[in-house]
This record gives sequence, structure tokens and C-alpha cells, in this order.
Amino acid sequence: MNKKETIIRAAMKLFAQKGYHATSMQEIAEQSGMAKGSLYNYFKSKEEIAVSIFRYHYEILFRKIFEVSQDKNLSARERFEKQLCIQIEEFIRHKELVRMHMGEQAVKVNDEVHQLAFRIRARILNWYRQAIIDIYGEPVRRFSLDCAAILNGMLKEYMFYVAVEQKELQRSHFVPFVLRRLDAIVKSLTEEEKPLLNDQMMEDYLCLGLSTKEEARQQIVAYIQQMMDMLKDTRMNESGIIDSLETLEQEFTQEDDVRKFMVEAILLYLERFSLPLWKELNEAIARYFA
Amino acid sequence: MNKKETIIRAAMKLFAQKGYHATSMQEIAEQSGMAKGSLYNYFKSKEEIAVSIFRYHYEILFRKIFEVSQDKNLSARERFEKQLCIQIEEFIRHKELVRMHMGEQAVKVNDEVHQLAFRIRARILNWYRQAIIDIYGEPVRRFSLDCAAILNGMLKEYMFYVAVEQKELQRSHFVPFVLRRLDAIVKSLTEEEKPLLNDQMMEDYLCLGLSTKEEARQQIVAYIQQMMDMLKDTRMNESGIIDSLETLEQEFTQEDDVRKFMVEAILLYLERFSLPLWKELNEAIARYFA
DNA sequence: GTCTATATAACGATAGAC
DNA sequence: GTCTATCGTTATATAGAC
Repeated sequence: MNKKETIIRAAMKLFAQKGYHATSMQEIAEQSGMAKGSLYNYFKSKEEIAVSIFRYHYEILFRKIFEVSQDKNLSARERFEKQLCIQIEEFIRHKELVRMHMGEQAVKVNDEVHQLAFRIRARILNWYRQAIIDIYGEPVRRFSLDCAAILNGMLKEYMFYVAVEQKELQRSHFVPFVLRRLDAIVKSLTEEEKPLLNDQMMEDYLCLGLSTKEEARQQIVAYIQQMMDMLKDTRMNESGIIDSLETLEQEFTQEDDVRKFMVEAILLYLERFSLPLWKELNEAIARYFA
Repeated sequence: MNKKETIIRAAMKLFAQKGYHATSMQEIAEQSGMAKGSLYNYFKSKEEIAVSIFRYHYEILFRKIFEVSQDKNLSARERFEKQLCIQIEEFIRHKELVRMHMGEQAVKVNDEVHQLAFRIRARILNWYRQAIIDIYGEPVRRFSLDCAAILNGMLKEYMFYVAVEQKELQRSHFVPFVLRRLDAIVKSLTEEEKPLLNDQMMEDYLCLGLSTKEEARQQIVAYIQQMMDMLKDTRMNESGIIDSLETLEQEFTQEDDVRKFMVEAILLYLERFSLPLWKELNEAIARYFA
């Protein structure tokens, strides 16, 4: 296993158990089975470890969820059900992450971690909201924020019992159960006169998640992933295609400020190969820089 | 203002902003307007400050809620609505407390604080559960834990936006809105075949909150409070009655292990005064030691 | 790359002057 | 009671041997 990943796993476990500040680099080193000084060869600070944990896992989660959203054979409800199942499975597999996220979201642990946690929350809220509108139609748009918030509250509460209190609940029944509760909430809300939450007051959440830029970014990363998967099968990885695609992906995942010249350079390099999904990728990148 | 309270308020603010471990005694001292060393005249450790904060506020909250539960002029639903309003108002008035509680509940900050936070969660869950059974009747008992959990999740999510993200929502509409959502959940659950949560898996929560001991304790404290209120009006505080009642109250609120000999001694001392609520108090204390 | 040793700063808590 | 000064400890991060 990758050393960096070993450290991340060790740190995640400790952060989840005792919180960010109560965990020392010494403990992370012990848990990783290496010396304290060696950690600094992989991460330049404790803070960078925390940021890496969030990025690493939520990038995977959001990619999986995005892939499901592209499956047009499923109905909106089936898609959402599948996505929620993925989310729950991911949370259960990494209980430490849930505990960590719950712990650090209320308390300002560090500015970069805090901002990242906020972006993640916003993305989840927008995802729920859009899915709810897709499933129940335009009449619920007015209440979509309330529905999304209530759904989020429900899920978080059950996940708390599972991840923090170590309760076991029947996984196969869980998501359908929660969705039936959502049905009831939605039905009761259409008879309701006024929502509690509105777009204006949740502006900071909405502008972050619904931005075409962010959506385009997700799509770009997904396309690159698909392209690489296909190319690996056809053994066409000689001429640096895979390497340049990986570099391109890193540009859109790891850097906060995407370097436009780098993207354009790689696109110019890749142009001649007439790759699959080439047109789609270019369109998505155009949307991103629009 | 009491110095002890000044320190508590300062610490609460900082704990809420930055978390327990990220807050130093130095900062608490600065926020309190005194020297670091002086803090130790009021609290023997940082840990004791954290415990005090939780005890102090939740004791007040639970007392207010218990008082409403004694008002037999209201219907079960009206009682619960009133109680929830009190809880929300208290949370909004002390947003720091919410942030602190949310922050420290997932992450193990310290053993004593952790246990206290668990007891508080258990008490709230049991309170919701009993109220739900009182309102909707026996048929929902099977689902009462799920209902209580979902209600808790809903409330916490909205409180998160209010307390952490500083959103303003219409207070007068909030509790009725949430209760209507609860109605919908309950209705949808009676058509449901199986609950997700059951008594067995939530045993640790139930045995703590539903214990007659804990209920009796709350009742004892409430009786003592009422007795002292009445006595203050009649100016009968000469013969140490008030003092001994206060000592008795402290025994049931501040100590984790109530000293039986102390309680019995004070009861013997107070016996001769034929106080109001005397019989009720004795019965409650008998239940406590049963 | 990995370790030990160490620099430097901050922490909780205490002692003692006033 | 309140302050300053300081103890002993522990933290993050770095330097340098291997």
C-alpha cells in the first residue's frame, strides 16, 4: 500500500476518535508504523493531512455519484436511491470519516479544512435538492431546500448512531425506508403554505454548488476517468496519452486554481489522437472556462 | 455578574468557535478579562469548565421542560409544542452551546464531558419518544424510536443553520412546521411494516433516560425549586430552611453519587416544619432510592 | 527515505508576591 | 483574590546522521 495512504488512514482513525487537535503527529506516526520525522516527507504539515483526507474521500464519493447520474436508463427516483446507497455504504465503510466530518463541521478546526467542509456540505445539499426536484417535479421546488435539509438531518442522525454509537441497522432496508419518509414529507409540504428555508437565505450554499463551473469540473473529471478506462483496455498507453490525461485530471482535482495554459497545452497535444469522448470533454472544458 | 459565570460564558464562546482542545486557558483568561492564574481559583481544571458549561445549561433547560410537563391543563401535543419552543429559544439564545454540543458529541474530547454529553442525548431522545407516544397513542410505540430520531435529526439540522451558519428563520413558524412534518412521518410509519430502530439496539440510551431514578431525580429537583419559591414569598427563611433545601438540591444536581446519609439527615431536620409539597418530595425521594 | 535528536513555541497548572 | 513568573510537559516542525 502507498505510504501516503497509510498515513491518511492512520490519521483518519485518530482524528475520528479524538478530534483533530487532540491528535498529535507522534500518535499518527506510531499508528502509521514510522517515525515522526518521516511524516514530513509526505505531508508538509498536520493541516495538509486533514485536507487530504477530506479531498481524497469525497472526490471518490462524488465521482461515483456523478457516474450514477449519467445513467439515463434509470428513473430519477431509482438514480437517487442508488446514489444514496453508495453514500451510505461509503460512510459505513469509513465510519471514521463520518465522525471526523461531524466533529469538524461545527467547530472551526482550521481555515482551509473549514472551507473545504463547507464546500462539501453545499455540494451535498445541492445534490439532494436537485434530485428532489427531479423526482417530485416542479411543484416541490419551493420546498426543495426544506426537503433537502430534512433529508440530510434524517440521514445524519441515523449515520450518527451507526458511525459513532456503533449501532448496526439493516442496510438493505435503510435507504428505501428513508425515501418513504421523504415521500411523506414532500406530500405534507405541498399542503403547506410557506417553506422555512428559501433561496435567498441559503445563497452561500446555492451559489457554490449550483455553479456551472463546479458541475463542469465534475463532468470533466468523470470524462477523463472514462477515457483512461477505455484506453487501458485497448493498450494505447504508449505515446504518453495516459500520462497526459492523468496530468489533466490532477489539474482539475488537486489544484484549486486550474492553470488554463496547462489545460490548453495538454488539449493541443492530445488533439491528434482522435480519442473517444473527445468532443464531450472539450465541450465540458469550454463550459468550465466560460 | 458572578465571576464563575463570566468565565463560563467566555469559555463557552471560545469552545464553540474553536473547539475544546484548540482553546487555551490563556485565551479564556483574556476573554474573561483576568489573568490565567486566577481562573484556577474558580475551576480546578480546564476540564471542569467544560463539564460546568454542559451541566449549567442543560439543568436549566430540563427543569423548564419538566415544569411544562406538569401542566395538566394542556394536551399532550400542546405540552410538547411548548417544550420544543423552550428548547429552540434556549438554543438560539445560546448558539455557542449548540455549536459546542455538536462539535464535542462526535469527537471524544474527554471522558467526563463525553459521558455527560451522552447522558444529555439519551435524556432528549427519551423525552421525544415519550412525548410522541403520549401524542399519537400506543400504535406508534413500535416506531417511537424512529420518530424521535428523525425529529431529532430535523431539529438539529435546522439548528445547525441557525447556530453555526447564522441563518435567521421565523421562530413563531418553526416548531409548528416541524410538528406538522412529524405528523406526516408518523402517519406514513403506521403503514410501514418494520421500524429501523428498536429497543434492544438502543438499550444504552433507554436504560439511562427512562430509569425511574433519573425521572425521580428531576422531579425532586423541581419540587425543591417550587418549595423554595413559595418559602421566599412567605419570608420563612430564618431557621435555615432555605439553606438546607439548597444543600439538598445541590446533592441531587451537582453530585453524581448522591450521599444518602446527607439526604436523610436534611429530611429529618426539615420534618418538623410541615412544609408545602412535603409529602410529594418524600415520595419522590423514596422512589429515587428504591 | 528513514531514523534520532533537537529547536522552538505553547500548553495546563502552580507558587508566591502583593 | 488577583496578579506575575515559572514549572514541567508536550506540541509541531526541522536538522542531520545513516
